Amino acid sequence: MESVYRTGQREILAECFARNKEKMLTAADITEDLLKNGQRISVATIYRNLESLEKQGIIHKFMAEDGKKAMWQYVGAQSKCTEHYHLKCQGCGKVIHLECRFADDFDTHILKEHNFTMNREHTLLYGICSQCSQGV
Amino acid sequence: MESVYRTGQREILAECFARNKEKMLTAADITEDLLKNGQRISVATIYRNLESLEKQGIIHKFMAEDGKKAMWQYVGAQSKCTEHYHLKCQGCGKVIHLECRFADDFDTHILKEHNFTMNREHTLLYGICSQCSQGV
DNA sequence: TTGCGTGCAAAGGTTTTGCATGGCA
DNA sequence: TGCCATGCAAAACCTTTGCACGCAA
Repeated sequence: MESVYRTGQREILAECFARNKEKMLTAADITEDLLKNGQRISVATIYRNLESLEKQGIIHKFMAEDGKKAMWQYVGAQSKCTEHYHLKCQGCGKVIHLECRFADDFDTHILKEHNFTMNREHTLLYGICSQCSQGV
Repeated sequence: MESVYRTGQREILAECFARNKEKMLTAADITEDLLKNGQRISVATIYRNLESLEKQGIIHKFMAEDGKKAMWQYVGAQSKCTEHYHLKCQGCGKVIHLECRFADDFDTHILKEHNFTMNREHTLLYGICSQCSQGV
């Protein structure tokens, strides 16, 4: 028919995350970002490739609140994303990969004193980054 | 018609949370729990009352992963639920209201050293409780 | 009668899936 | 030719909304 079939959509997606290194992106964010770059990938392909990129450790996935909604959100992975905590700014959406000794101590304390083994991979810490708190 | 109209569904809902003090409940969980008790509330009413109960501080709401899905989940509130962290066991769904000095120190550290102001109200810490980790 | 909580059903929004097709090897 | 990624469209799923009705005051 009239469909324009293209390969390499996965690479286009990876480039999108490279452009938005620090941000958490929803599927809608990605669509929008691609449009700005004159690119278009069908929603189905976006979700399928997100899953694939996640399995390869290229991106990291969270269920995240975004205003009053909640959606899957994705962020370009750094090394050891399954091992450190992530902070998400509720103001600008920026993600901080938290490399922090204090977090280790915190987890240890929670384990010893509260009998709970933390799972950093799935945990997303919400708050406000310095830029956004100054902006107010 | 044949519809059986009942008032006080909000109280039935509150009782449901009282029965499941420690657990995070999805709308589906609530429906199921009510059925076990021979009660039935329409989905619309459940959601509307959940919103109302949340505004009154009777329950506390999180967007939470549940297996591969992500859904709004609710837990009976304790005092100061907006002020402490919550731990959710990924094994049994139990929620721990974390009253912990170490958490205060952690937040302080994150603020001073990483310029990030934590938001405990929206943050949900995932992990495994002691019972579930022994069970494995 | 009035106001409000409720049920039903439809709508909304996000994510997933089925299917046919295009591109690449 | 054969395999796999992709687009389209429909389905699936959770949540919200519109509307009419029943109950209480």
